[in-house]
Amino acid sequence: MNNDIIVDSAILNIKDTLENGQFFRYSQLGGVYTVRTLDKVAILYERGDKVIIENEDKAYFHNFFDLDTDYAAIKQSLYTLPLMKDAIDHAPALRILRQDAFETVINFIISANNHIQRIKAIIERLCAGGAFPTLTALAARPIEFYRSLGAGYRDNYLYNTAQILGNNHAIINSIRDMDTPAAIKALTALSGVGPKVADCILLFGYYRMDTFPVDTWIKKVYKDIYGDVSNTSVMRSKLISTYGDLSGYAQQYLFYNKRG
DNA sequence: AGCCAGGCCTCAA
DNA sequence: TTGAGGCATGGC
Repeated sequence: MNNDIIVDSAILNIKDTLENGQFFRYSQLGGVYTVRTLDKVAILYERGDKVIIENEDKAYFHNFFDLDTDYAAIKQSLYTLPLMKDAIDHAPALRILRQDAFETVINFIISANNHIQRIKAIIERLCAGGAFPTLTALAARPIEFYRSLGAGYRDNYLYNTAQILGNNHAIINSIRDMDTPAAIKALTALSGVGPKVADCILLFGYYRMDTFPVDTWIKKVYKDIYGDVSNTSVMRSKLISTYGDLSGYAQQYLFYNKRG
């Protein structure tokens, strides 16, 4: 008897779920993926038509990989909406991870105007090969620590946000009880968090599907639908009106399909 | 070599 | 409230 989680590979595709830009703390060697979040580790690989998730916290990773959500129903609802057929067919077993909110705040501050490979490297240095640092630990770090990560001008954002959250640990959880506009307002009060990063935090760190992060790739997608781009907040509103309460899922299918 | 990256901040008007 | 300009770093 062991602690493995075993799911059908038609339900969870490892590569499409981990390498779609929602998550950064993974490594891959010979098709075996190592996932790190908080102080936890999971090993994922395919065996036949199954995916094996070796782990030491079954309940945590069952939730992390969103295994109680019926993606067949979600995909069916989205399938006839603009651009969704190709995007869903490109990654039919992609799932949205239920990530830790604080870790997501830090990671997506780093993500702004950055490349995914470099984002991963910066986060790796932040974690120094071990657990994701706690809020208390980060709040105790001086600015020099953040400069040493090679995060560029984002070092000040990280330092300032660690100070803000360190002085009020309740902020992260209080956002769970807010409606989305209030949550965006609270998040953008943090340093280095603008509208797009706030949407990413809500989608990936709070599993809010009534959000639609608009980045450079989604702007290309928008152009495919409407023929032109416009003001970012206008595009966001139109996209959410198109995809409704499933916007978060739609956004991730579209992002991954466009970026490849 | 120059452009670009899951954009944000500051500062005008 | 909105829009331009600046911005560290590194992959391509």
